[in-house]
Amino acid sequence: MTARHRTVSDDKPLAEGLARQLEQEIIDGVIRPGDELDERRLAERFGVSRTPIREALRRLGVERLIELRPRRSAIVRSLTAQNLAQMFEVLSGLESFAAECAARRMNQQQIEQLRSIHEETAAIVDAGDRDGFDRLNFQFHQAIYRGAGNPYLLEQLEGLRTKLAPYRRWLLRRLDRMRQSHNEHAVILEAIEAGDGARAATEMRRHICDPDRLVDFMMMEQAER
Amino acid sequence: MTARHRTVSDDKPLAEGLARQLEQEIIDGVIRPGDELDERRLAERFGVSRTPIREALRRLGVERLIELRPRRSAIVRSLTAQNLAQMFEVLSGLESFAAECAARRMNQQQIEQLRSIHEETAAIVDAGDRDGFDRLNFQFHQAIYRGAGNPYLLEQLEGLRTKLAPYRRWLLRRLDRMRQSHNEHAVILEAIEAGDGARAATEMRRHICDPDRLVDFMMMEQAER
DNA sequence: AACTACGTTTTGGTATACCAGATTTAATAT
DNA sequence: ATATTAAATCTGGTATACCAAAACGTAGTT
Repeated sequence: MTARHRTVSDDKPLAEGLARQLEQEIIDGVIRPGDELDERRLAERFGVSRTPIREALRRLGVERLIELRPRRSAIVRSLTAQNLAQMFEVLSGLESFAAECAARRMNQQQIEQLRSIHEETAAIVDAGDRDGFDRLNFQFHQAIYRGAGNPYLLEQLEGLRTKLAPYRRWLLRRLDRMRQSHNEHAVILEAIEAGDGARAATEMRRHICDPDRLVDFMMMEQAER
Repeated sequence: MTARHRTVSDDKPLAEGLARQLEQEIIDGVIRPGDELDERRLAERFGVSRTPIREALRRLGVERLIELRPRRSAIVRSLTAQNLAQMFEVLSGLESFAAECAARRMNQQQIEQLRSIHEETAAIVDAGDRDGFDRLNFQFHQAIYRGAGNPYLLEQLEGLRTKLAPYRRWLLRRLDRMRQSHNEHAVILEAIEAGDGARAATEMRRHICDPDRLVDFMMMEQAER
């Protein structure tokens, strides 16, 4: 085939889009754990050359979705319930640490903003607006990240959270945790307002996940299939 | 020049070596924050083509050492004392979390191994063997990572620790903290043996860094120049 | 003299070609 | 029949070439 060069009128790197698409397919199970990702095959399939495919694979490698082996095809990592639970556990560790820092460092204005997000959420919960809740929920957590006053921590958290976002939404829906989540937010907010770092950390960890229960839940899901 | 193709008889990707070399130059200050990293120039300088240079730059981008801008040269990020302190703070958060998990999850055999590493270190400290201390110090922490029973956490920690290793060694030498560090290890070990997660976490955080004092120290260093 | 418009240069994004390590397969010897 | 090895092939690593988007510089206009 005379494979015309793809005119790049987009302002975004091609590789980024490819990475996202592959990511989605991995998450959706179209590409399954253990499957080999052949660069040439993928290039042909997407109608691009190997170069952007390679970049996309590197990104997925960094995100731990695939495993890059020297001189071997990359393979999709097995994303078992256990793996997911482990990632959530790390997230809980970082989030609770952020909450602890935030409790010590947030100024009055930041606290007020956090409270206003929290109070705005109440109406959303009553209305049962799931998308709205997702949005405000994210804002609540992000306000705490920023309040921790550590840009590197913020980066790490946003990265991990983005990676886990699809699973998180799925879990939240299945567990229908909106109301409980909102109540837990209230406790965390209280600890931050009191400047009680230790308690903020503890409550945040409990809020993000009870890893054991999470694993139990996901195991059940797996058994259902 | 007729730039002969580099015969790749190494078993390691070229890009990895390039990344490490550039990393070292950035850390050493040969390449300074704000400097532009032109792919062609670097390729010519190292006598390789642009492709491995690109990969190396991506890696450095992931490591947050440089900033990749679309359609612009990558530039070296400013790595201020504050930045470093922030990374160490995140490290302390993850390490203390690992210590907490380890205290709850390590089995008797793992604890014994940890203790044996600790006791082996005592002689090294007395001998003033800095390299030996670095090695055993790493083993001590790694034993805790593994003891946390969360492979993802282990990955994150090893990655972050590797990234910070050059600075850590520098700091340890300047502060001559060997003996104090060893004593702190003793307290952490004790907490783990007692299964006291909270205390293990607290002591570990204190051990990794007192961020404020760390910043103070690095600010002084900067002022010296 | 200052500002705009256009052309040149620089530089990253992508495509294609080639090389070498790794795997597989087949042939040969025991 | 099995084991060992050598050839074929598959696949990632690297080199080179081309394109388009910025950045830069210059000329022309007001």
